[in-house]
Amino acid sequence: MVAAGAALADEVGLGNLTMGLLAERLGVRTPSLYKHVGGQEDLNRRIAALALREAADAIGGAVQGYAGRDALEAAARSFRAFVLEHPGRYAATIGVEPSDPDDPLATAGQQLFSAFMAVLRGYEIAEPDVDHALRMLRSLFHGFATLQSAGGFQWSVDVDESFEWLIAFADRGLRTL
Amino acid sequence: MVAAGAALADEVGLGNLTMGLLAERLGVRTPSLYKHVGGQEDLNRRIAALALREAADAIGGAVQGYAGRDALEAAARSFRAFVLEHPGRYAATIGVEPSDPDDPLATAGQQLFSAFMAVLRGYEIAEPDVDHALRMLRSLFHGFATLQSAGGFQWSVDVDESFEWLIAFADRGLRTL
DNA sequence: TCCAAGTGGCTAACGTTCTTAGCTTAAAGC
DNA sequence: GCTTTAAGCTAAGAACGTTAGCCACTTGGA
Repeated sequence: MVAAGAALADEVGLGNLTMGLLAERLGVRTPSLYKHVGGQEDLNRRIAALALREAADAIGGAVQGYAGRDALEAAARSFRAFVLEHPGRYAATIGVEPSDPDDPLATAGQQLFSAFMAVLRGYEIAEPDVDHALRMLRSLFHGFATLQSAGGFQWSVDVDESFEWLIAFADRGLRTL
Repeated sequence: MVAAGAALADEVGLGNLTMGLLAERLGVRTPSLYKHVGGQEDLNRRIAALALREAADAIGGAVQGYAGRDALEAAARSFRAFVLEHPGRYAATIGVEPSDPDDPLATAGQQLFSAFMAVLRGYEIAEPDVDHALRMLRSLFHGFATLQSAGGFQWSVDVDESFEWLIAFADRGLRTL
């Protein structure tokens, strides 16, 4: 049922994902949903956890066997592909914070964290720079993917080309720390 | 009245900005708002346009008289300061698209565009790279600011330090194209 | 085999929020 | 001085989230 919610969010946009719509999709009356989730906020959290797990799997898988620039490319491309294919799911992850450290959300976030950390291991980065580099990569890819997904790149230059340029830029920067 | 809405959004968060709350703040009954605004979506668009204009002014002003790395630093810091001081306003800008080219939203976006473009002129960037570099800066700063504003940077490393690191990273990259 | 508990559905109902319709009053313009 | 417009109001309705309370079906143990 969380999966159905996530799929629906991808189709209609997270903002248009309503309890009634999800119930209809499942062939059920709205109040029945409350037997499975605590409410809209809970549903959002579960979708976010699912999305983070899926993203971590996708990126972790894509990176397997690569290092350095190849790993960075694989991670970046699979991340962007995930966000563009699953804009609703991904939107659900923005702004949610795990409550407990046992929260599935925290675990999933940690997985994604590790996937990007693995990419950084392919570069020779001094210990104090690692955290900053991680935040840089996250900001860069998150920013690009969400801006594109929101239609934020207006003018004509090819967006795919910009993304490849971006990867090259990050790679060069990371190699010359 | 749009200003009041923007201020309220900054206080309570864009998601909690309700027509009733805004009316109360203005000492007026809810339906009266519809004499000034087309509805919630229209209000959101106007807040977004205001925010873009303000951000462009702030960044444009901060950059005045600087070039190269100094300009980049000034732009980056004032951009982030704006987002952190006005999280509600800024959130309103995400995902809105101008309808007409005459849309105030388009004009304001163009202003912000120009402010960042001015920063890039301080670097010697080959013509075909300029657009990509602009998108890179936008992704980087937008990503960082929104992630921080959403509480997305969990662990302990100092966020301000990361941001300065980020600026240095971008500067180095732009100087060695 | 029977029955007790749990699971998952339902209808009814309420509160909040956005929005529209239609009325009224006060200022501004001819 | 009359008329138009701007800006407020009440009343009302639709959509959505949510809770309460009821019922049927499965399932696991006595």
